[in-house]
Amino acid sequence: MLYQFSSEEDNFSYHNAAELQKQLAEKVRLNDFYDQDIRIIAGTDVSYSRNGKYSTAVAGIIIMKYGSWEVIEAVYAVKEISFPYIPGLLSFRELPVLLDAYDKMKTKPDIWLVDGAGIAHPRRLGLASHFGVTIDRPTIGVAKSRLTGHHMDLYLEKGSTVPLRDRAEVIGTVLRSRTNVRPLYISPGHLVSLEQASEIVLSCCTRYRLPEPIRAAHNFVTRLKAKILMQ
DNA sequence: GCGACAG
DNA sequence: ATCTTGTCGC
Repeated sequence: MLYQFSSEEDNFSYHNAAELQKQLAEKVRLNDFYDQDIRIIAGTDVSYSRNGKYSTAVAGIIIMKYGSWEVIEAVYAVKEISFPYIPGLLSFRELPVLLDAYDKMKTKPDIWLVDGAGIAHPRRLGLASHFGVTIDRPTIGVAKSRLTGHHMDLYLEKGSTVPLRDRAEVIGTVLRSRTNVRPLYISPGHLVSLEQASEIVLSCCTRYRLPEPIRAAHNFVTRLKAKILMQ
C-alpha cells in the first residue's frame, strides 16, 4: 500500500481512500440548510514544519463571536504525520490533527469555516465536508485556490461572485472577498446550502482577503508553530 | 499520453 | 503548505 494513516494498522491505497470518500460524500447534506442566527463561529487552519519523511502538523481552531470577532476560545493540537499531500486526499493528511484539536474544545460553535474545499472536490468530499460529516455540524469550505471545477471571470469589486461548475453541476462559488485580490473558492461542507455558504463567508470578510475566523486561525497556528519550534 | 492539482 | 528578497501597487 502506498499511503497510510499515522496509525500503523490501516493501510490506505489511493483507490481505497477515494472509495471511502465516495461513501462519505453520500452523507453530505446541503438541503437541510442552516437556518438559525449565527452567534458563534469557528475557523480552522493547519501549518507544517518538515522533519525528513515526516511532518509536524499544528492544527488550530479559533472560536469567535460572530460579528464582533471577539475570540471566545482557541485550541490546538500537534501531531507527526506521514500521509503525503495528494490533491484530492488532503483530509487524510489534515483531519487527524484537526480532530485532536476539536476534542479539546469547550464551546460549541453554530457553524465552521474550514481552510480547504467542501464539495468542490473530485468526489465531493473535500476537507470541510469530511470534517463536517465526521462531527455532524454545519461547515463551509474556504479554499484560497481552485481544486476542481471551472468558472468565468468575475468583477474586481468586493462581493462579486461567479458560480464554480463541474460540467453542468454547480459545486461552489468563486468569491471576491476584497477588491482587487485573488478570489476565494467557497463551497458548502455540510448542513449548509450553496447560496448560504458564500453569503456567510462574505459576511465574515472585513478589510482582508480571508474571512476573520480563518484569518485568526492562520495567525494562531503560525505563531504557535514558531513558539513550538523554539523549545 | 498530457495537463491539472485544496494544503 | 514551505522555501525565499526585493519590489510593485493600493
